[in-house]
Amino acid sequence: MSSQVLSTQASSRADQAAWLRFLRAHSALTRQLSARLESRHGLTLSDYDVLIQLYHAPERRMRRIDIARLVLLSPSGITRLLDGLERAGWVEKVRCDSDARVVYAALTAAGTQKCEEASETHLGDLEELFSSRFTPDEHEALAEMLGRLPLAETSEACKGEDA
Amino acid sequence: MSSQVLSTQASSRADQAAWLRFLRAHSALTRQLSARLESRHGLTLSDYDVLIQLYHAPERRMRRIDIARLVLLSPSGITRLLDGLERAGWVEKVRCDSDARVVYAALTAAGTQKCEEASETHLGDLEELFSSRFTPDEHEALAEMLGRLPLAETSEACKGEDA
DNA sequence: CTAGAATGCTTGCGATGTCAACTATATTAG
DNA sequence: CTAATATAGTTGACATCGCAAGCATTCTAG
Repeated sequence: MSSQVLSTQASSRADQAAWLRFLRAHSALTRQLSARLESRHGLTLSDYDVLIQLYHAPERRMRRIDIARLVLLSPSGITRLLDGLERAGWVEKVRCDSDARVVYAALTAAGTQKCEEASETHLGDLEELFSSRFTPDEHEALAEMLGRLPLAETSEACKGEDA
Repeated sequence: MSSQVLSTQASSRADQAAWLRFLRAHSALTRQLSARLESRHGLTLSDYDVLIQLYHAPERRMRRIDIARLVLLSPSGITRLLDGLERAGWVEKVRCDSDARVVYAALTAAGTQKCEEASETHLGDLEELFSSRFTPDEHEALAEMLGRLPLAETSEACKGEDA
């Protein structure tokens, strides 16, 4: 049998190298950023992510489903994450008058403050662990390249097949 | 109170933009790659990652702790992941003669084959979802930049503080 | 108005992964 | 040799998250 599939296929090893670095970098960075956020503010990286999105949203509130899509969590994941933020008093549920199905997640005053506090150290951590490793040009190029990657399901290309 | 912390601090929004794209891209890519790997081969992305590492290791075996460090999983995570691969018959435990503490994880013949099979579709998926979005030069530049990011604990910069 | 489909959200369950604690072996200091 | 420490690995308790299923509400056809 072929025992060389993994290195004879066009560009396979090189492709994997970049991708594997991507995976490693993500794992290492999220672990460290999470640890710091956790110890200093009691926040998960996902918590922070959601708080930031709310912070920048009009009226500092969003439909739960929209948060989910934005931070790429499942609807159930958002429900549970927001449960925690609500218990902590940083976010509250707000009913929607025009559509009884939707429940807004709204940043409270405490949540707004928390978000600003957390940002102060988190942005520094981010700078140290991420941004400072690149020149401004590189940084911009990196952001642009990352922006080309798929964000959601193309969905067609992987369903019906079973080769 | 300051309600502008998040946008007045030097470069904060821009930094976050790149980082947030990184997070989103990771989430979307791993989800799609995992789904395909799962449906076509019954493998997790982590499973595949470990199999590949073993595949390329001398004698196709490694100490469990070394796998853990390589793929950035915790030791317990590796134990559990390898449990699954062992149950599937793709990996087996091999005692180490010179040190009774260590147990090698060794790729079986079935595991080697599985790995090659999975690679064939996975490399295609990777190409489609990742590599094809970049020119070879960009691809190389991306890999190089990702390689600059921290891989493990610097550990000093985040312990003793509590500002 | 009513039936059926679509949408927003939540819940049960399982999978994955971490941390702390523990066992066993190896190494080092006295 | 013995005690103290470090290392490899496993296990139990727990957190996070996705999927499938379910409920309520809204929209769309007839």
